[in-house]
Amino acid sequence: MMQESGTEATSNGPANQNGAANVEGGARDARPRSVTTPSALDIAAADLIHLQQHQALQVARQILLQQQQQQQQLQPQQGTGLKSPKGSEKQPSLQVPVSVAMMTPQVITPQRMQQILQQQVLSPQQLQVLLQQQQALMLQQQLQEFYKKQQEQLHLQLLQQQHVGAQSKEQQQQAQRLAFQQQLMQVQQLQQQHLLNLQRQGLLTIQPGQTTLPLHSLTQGMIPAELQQLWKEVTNVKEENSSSNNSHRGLDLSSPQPPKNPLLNQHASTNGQYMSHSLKREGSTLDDHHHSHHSHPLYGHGVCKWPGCEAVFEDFQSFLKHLNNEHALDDRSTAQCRVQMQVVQQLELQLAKDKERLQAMMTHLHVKSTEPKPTPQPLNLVSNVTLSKTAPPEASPPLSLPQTPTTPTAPLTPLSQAYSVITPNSLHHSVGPMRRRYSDKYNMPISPDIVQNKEFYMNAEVRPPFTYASLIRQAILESPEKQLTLNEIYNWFTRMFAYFRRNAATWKNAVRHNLSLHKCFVRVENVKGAVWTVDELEFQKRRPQKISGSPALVKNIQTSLGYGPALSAAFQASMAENNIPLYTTASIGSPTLNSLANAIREEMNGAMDHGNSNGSDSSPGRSPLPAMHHIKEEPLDPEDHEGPLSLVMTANHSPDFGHHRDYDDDQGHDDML
DNA sequence: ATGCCTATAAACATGG
DNA sequence: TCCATGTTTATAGGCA
Repeated sequence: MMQESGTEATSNGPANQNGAANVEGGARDARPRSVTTPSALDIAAADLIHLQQHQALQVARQILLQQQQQQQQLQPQQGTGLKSPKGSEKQPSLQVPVSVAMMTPQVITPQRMQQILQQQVLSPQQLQVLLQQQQALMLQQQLQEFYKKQQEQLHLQLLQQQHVGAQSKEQQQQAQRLAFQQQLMQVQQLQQQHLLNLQRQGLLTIQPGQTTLPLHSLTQGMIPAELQQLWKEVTNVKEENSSSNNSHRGLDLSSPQPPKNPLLNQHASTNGQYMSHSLKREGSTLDDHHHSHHSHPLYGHGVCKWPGCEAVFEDFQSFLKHLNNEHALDDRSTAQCRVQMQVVQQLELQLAKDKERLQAMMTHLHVKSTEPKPTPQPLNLVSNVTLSKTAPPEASPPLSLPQTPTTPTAPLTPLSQAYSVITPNSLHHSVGPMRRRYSDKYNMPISPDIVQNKEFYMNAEVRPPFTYASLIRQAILESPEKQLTLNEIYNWFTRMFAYFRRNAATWKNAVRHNLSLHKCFVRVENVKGAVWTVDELEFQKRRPQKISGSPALVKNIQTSLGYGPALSAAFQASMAENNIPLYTTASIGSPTLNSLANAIREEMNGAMDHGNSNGSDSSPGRSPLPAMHHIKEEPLDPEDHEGPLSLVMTANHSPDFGHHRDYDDDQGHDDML
């Protein structure tokens, strides 16, 4: 009976279990109190960062732990810097046998990653985790560093001006100053964005009433170009000498102008690279809340923050010693730096993407944010916030295919090796049945760039985050006549998703099963035979029933009413984007960004979950739809309901995946009301 | 603990 | 008989 049983050996196997699940479990950390204080941006950011780092690390740790052993057994490879030299002594407290594991991630260079990937020493999931971890760490560190540095620079400049009082240089310096200020702004923006992102993801709790966040003022949305600039600066740090450059080049990480300001030289002993840090802001206005005295970007909470290094130190001095000894300027450190840069870049790209999405969302919803507008690039964070509060319901992005992560076809950036390395293609090994839903929450939605997604799924053997039912419906709805024969449906699957070019027997069986099982799919006898159509009512009905009955529904509703939905939607969207890329790449269940997402999610806890998870329905699996539902359901604004929905659907070519919201709506209303 | 949902697998039916 | 198409049953895992 199995027609094609032979054709495709289901090699998938349970291998691709959701690493996510596991990860999640471990990834819980202390959750920082909600940062609502506007003024304490820095602190909040720092805390968040911390949290994030920890979570990411933990997650990675768990995974790595398991596989490390394997890895070692299979291939005791020590790349350039797979293992950090020190090793044992450190981490009195963090004693996880993971020393190697932990380090590995950080130390891995892009090349290394590739190697590993190819050798499959590490599972895609692991790699992703690593990547993610790195990203988180990097971003944070970078941001902080930049921030501080810039501040320092600014300060220095000012001091110079005052002390030197060189008339001849006045102009130049002023120009410099301006440049610095600009940079500072940029950094601040970046930071804020990051913050917002976190917020949006639920890490930070946004108080319903508190619509205005301090961030707003600053956040203007960074432009990729700006980011790149920043980036460049960072990268060039060493080569550049602040003194020489005028405007842009204010950041000189390597050797700032220690000489200029004697006061700042306290930590001269530290690695040259970070001297500036040590200098830090003397009179800086901002941050500095944490690391009170020995504030060093690489030293926090008594732990060495160097990627992959969690050495614990009693005092700052020993830390400095460690820093100079273990993290001196060598190949390894350099490689690590490089990786981090890449990671940061990736994050920046993601950020840009998110902004774009936000903009699109806002535009779509006609939300007049405080912001500028429509240009894709400059989205505003502010708008985010506002959105969450003001337009919670519609926040949901237009439905379309899930975001494309790193679209295989569209390389994010030249540097993004990490990404490229972890391309879907390289990971598909574990492609198997869709079974595991990593949490529906993760999968979500849909972003405007359907095309990209399409391409992504068309080329990457990544399991699409949608249920069979959703896909079938999509296929049918996409057809001109809204009806397809079984075979046509099959063809759609194979055409649209590389993933379905394998294991035909399995998924075809699933398709048939779904067609028969769900009432929403109606078989119509046709001249040519039989075709399948979609009964939207039924489709929509499905949800309601479930939901209505369950208490969860109530919860959902409640949350949805509040800002919850918006938040969740946004969160989901963002997650989707972030995750998906990685996630997708990593064979279906990999926790790349997911790990982060998980962590965040955990942090967020109920709020998000309730809101988003539409419980049973949408979640079916991985469908992104859920988010939409809630959004729609929300009674907040009439407009929201319909506007977003209709628009969404129609707007995108592939509203398909978005369809869910449709039924959601109905359901929600019916049941709920 | 329970119920619902989805994914899978597979048996079975039917018609060409 | 083979195959495509459908239907149905069973099982398992996730989730609320």
